[in-house]
Amino acid sequence: MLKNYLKVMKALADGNRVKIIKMLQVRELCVCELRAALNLAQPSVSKHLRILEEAGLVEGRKDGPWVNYRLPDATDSIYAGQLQVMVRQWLNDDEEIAHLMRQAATIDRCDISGRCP
Amino acid sequence: MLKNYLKVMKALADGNRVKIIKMLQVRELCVCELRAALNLAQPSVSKHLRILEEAGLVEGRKDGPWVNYRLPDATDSIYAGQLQVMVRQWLNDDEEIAHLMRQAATIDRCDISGRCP
DNA sequence: TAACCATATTCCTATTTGGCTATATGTCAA
DNA sequence: TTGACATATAGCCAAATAGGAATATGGTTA
Repeated sequence: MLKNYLKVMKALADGNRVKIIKMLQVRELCVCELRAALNLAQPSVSKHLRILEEAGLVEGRKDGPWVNYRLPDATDSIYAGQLQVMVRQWLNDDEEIAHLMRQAATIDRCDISGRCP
Repeated sequence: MLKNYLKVMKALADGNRVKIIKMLQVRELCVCELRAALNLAQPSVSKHLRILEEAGLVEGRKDGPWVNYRLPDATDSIYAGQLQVMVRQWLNDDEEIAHLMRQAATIDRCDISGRCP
């Protein structure tokens, strides 16, 4: 109850983690694509994704060597569910967020590294 | 934009601060009443209130020796405004929160200290 | 199978944050 | 006006947290 509320709120109370959510609103992305867009070290992105996943805000599916993260259709946390709806309409006018969302639309894992699907 | 979002989210991502919000949903309270209910040192409560106030989530009015805090009617932050609506329906079933809200209804600054209105 | 890439985990560091004590300021009543 | 109380601020400490380097694991391809 309060514990789950805090887990979800803390997960969303970080700049890089909302950025991840906003990018995933555009489309499913792998860790390496998020890493490139956010300009963070790979373990940092992994850690953020873990926190978001444990809050029920993202989910990861293995796809060959990659793990694709996306926003879940449903979650058992009302906080996660209702906040997803709110966050979808929030921050779209923020310049940096808008840029990241545009990047999310066009970024290609093939351009980032030496491996292609 | 993102900055204001983070200020509001961080303000709400703390157990004692949501508890304050939930108590203020019942009625206006002074610092000493919050302090007594939350069982915190007075400066700790003051600091929490400052954080909430700077996020636009509470507002304080001087009333003689007391400062009464309440939820503002309106705020210029859409995050604060929309989250207030959400938080109002959240956590009501949490046992500890429910207890604090009941306390908020009946607590009297007169019982707490040697000074009465 | 060997080299390479994607991801997760571990461990360390710097920063932030929540809590308290001590103290300053302001209000009220005797 | 002095003493008691309400609140805010400053300063300090311990715990939590974000970040990165090093490393482990597993999949892919040459």
